[in-house]
Amino acid sequence: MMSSDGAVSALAALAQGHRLAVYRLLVQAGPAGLPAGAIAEALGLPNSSLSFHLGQLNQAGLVHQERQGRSLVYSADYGAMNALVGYLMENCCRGSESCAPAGGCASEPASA
Amino acid sequence: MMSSDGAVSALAALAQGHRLAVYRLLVQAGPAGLPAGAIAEALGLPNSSLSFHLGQLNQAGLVHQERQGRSLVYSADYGAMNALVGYLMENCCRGSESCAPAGGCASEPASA
DNA sequence: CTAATATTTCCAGAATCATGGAAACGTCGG
DNA sequence: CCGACGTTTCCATGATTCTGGAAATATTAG
Repeated sequence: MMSSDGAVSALAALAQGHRLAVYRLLVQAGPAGLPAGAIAEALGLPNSSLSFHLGQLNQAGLVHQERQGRSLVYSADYGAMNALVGYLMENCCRGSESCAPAGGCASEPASA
Repeated sequence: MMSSDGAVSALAALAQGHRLAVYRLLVQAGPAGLPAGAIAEALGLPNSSLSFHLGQLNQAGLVHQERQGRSLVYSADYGAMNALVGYLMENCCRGSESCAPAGGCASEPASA
């Protein structure tokens, strides 16, 4: 269940050019995700800047963080996006025809 | 076709508590929309503040503005939301199974 | 034309956010 | 233990955003 504050956090996290690029990159990378270094190189961002933005996305619940050896691997949380869109479109048009809840990607391919 | 800047504008427009509330109200109001005054009353916002936020939503293309007599009636643009979600999920998981483009609400009930 | 209604624009102060270099932190190999 | 690697935290500066009262701008009625 998405709260207003949660939705604002998620939207604010995406409402920034670099973070939007990071998120889209992770969406396209799929469940395996990408290590921070690969993201920094792909987007040409300084490490400190990227770390700040990844932190924002993580705190908003849009991405997950997992350590693999020396690397921190980030991956998109598709379920969070689906919840966000569901919140935005909640009770769309007071439930009239041609208003269906949006479904994006499978929430979690293998785990939980 | 949604650009990165357009997506950032739309997300930034929604990434604010009052504006998110306004937008959801308009989504639920349906294509008929609501006059600014009704929105101000429903959300308890000062006129100048609401006008500022409506301007942001309008400039981001998320809502339409139409004069009806003395009132300015605002309505949600469902097509813009669909385009935004499409942009966010573009090429999701590199096109593997269980990744479908999200469809939200009908774009435009009667006009254009 | 004047008054009343509906909404926007103007403005300045307060609060929040983004940036990137340098230093600190966890992790691995020898 | 030590050096190298990958990433985060710290910090100050500059830029952007939000707020709401008062004045200005449309629109309609008499």
